[in-house]
Amino acid sequence: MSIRDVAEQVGVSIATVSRAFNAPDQVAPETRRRVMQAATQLGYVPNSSAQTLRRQFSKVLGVVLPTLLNPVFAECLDGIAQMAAANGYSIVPMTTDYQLAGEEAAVNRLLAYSVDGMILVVSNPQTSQELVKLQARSLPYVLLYNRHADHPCVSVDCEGAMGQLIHRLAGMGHSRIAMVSGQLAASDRSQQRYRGYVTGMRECGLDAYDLVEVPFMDAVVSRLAQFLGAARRPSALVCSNDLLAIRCLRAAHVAGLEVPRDLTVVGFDGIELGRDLTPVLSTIAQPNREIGRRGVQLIVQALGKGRALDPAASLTLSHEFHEGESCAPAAS
Amino acid sequence: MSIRDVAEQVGVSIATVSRAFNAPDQVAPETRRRVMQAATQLGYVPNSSAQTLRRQFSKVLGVVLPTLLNPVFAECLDGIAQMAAANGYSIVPMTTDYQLAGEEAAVNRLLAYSVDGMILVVSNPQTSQELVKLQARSLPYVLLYNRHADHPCVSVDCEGAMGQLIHRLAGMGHSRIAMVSGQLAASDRSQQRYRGYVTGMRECGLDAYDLVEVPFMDAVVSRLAQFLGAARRPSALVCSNDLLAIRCLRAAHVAGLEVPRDLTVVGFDGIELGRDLTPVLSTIAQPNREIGRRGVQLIVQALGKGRALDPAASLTLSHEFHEGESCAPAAS
DNA sequence: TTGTAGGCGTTATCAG
DNA sequence: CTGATAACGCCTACAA
Repeated sequence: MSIRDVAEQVGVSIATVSRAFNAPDQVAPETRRRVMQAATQLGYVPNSSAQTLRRQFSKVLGVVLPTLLNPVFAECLDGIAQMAAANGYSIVPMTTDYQLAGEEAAVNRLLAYSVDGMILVVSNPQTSQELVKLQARSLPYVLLYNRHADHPCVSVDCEGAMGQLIHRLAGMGHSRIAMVSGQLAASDRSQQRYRGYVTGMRECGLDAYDLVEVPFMDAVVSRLAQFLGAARRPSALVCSNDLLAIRCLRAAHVAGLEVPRDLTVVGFDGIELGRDLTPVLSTIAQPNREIGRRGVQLIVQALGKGRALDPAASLTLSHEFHEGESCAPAAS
Repeated sequence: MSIRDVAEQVGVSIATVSRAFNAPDQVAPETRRRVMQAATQLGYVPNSSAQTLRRQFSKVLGVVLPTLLNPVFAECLDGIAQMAAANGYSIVPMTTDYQLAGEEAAVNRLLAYSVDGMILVVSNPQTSQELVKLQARSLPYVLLYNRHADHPCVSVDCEGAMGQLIHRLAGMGHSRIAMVSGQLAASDRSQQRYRGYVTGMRECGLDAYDLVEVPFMDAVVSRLAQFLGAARRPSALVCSNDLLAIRCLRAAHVAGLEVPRDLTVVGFDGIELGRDLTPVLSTIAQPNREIGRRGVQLIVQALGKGRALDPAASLTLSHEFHEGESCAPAAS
């Protein structure tokens, strides 16, 4: 079912068929009509491997994300898909499961696919070998959520945001504020948020708790419930992401605490689901779809001009504190 | 950065380079070593467009899903990804947003990519033009969640499951049981679940409510809260999916009802998040990852033998009622 | 307006 | 064990 079959069926050369698709105005209306008809009748679809080989671009953008099980990334991908479609690009999303090996596999596969550009969320921009690989080929790429001076990034100032949050909670009378995060090593975002926590606590003259690091999502509730049952438990929990915050809500319940009366819980990300929970999840909301859209925009724009993308093109989008219902002044 | 560059660098023919990758034992150990070294040094990655063109397969499976914003599909995709990787296949997921146009676009694009097989969740297998397109090419495909006698499917008997659920609720003393669903036309699953509801109600000698159809996720909570505030409100709500059920939980709260004391809510899907909510979401759980895995297995197996996939190969996996905490006997 | 032909990067066949 | 070469399906000068 190649261009040949169509050409034969219509009784024209393959060049004419090709033109009917790619330069319709260069072919006689009647011929074009017959070509298109034969094409639909035969179910002909131009083979994009052949196209990519011949043209030297694919109109495909690769997307590398940690996981789609976290709605943050699903929402972001939604934004990416929108903006990509609007610009005539397809996307090929790949998932790393927060593994370095996954990042390498994804990037390599995407390179093999001859994607025109790449949008990625990596675990550590600083040390990522994949990024140098992209640079070496001067393949346009942009990082999402990650923040690093040497790479083009679209992100939110999460360190600052977390600092502000601590100030806000302190202002509400909280002094025993603990932070919960996933595996710190797997995400520079978590690290930045943690830094913001530490800094914020210091600025407020409060003692920072040891970070509560919960590597595996499954054991997390019991682990947290135990923490909340201990003496000198915190009066507020800030979480490095919303999914974790939701688990904290559950853990509080398991530990016999009522949110927000006995415990304030604040997440980070602003996933849509959080707005429909009870209590409505308080969170530092990032514009996830917008992050995706702007990432695509940058790439498309770089593709339009020459090559590569300047780190100076990085964007810091603004976050927003969603008050929610899981947040209240400290009991006095 | 093609095979030529590597060949040149090493001083061998491109054939040898190709062999070093595809038939390592047909090339002298020393030569192979040099080739591989040059390859990594130059950052050479075999171009899969060229490979796909030359071989007549791509080792890629296309995946067509309604959305990734619903964790059901994200979890399923996770299973697909696992099993695909285990069998040496890549996947290219595409999203339709529950639109027919989206299904067509996705299928066409995947065909253009020369995927070896396709795994899809469509809105209506009965009338889908895309499926006949696949059949016409005898491209192996399998439907997930959909159920239809003429197509190979991996699914759960959701009509039966919903019927059982009604019986169970009736057994708990509920008689005013209403059903909530998204846009019915967009999903044969919802239709089947609704049929199960109607049948179940009839069997139990109960009056079925008019279906509460909430097309748009955003207005859903207020819409539902209003419904729950009306006279002769139901004592139990069964939902066509978990995401909706979560909104029902919220709506109940907004309407001043306490779950499960004043209202029982049961979802459908068994998304993982439901287990960490308060109240823990009662639901008819489907083995989402397993559905994905088995779908891939069927395709791979079909690919192994000749072609196509017999509808008789369809699998009905078993569901499981998760009791949760959002479910209680009717107040008497 | 249409046709011819070269080549995109690979693999596989056939010689050597 | 290695090399030369013909496709794979398509696009695009260049001719006609």
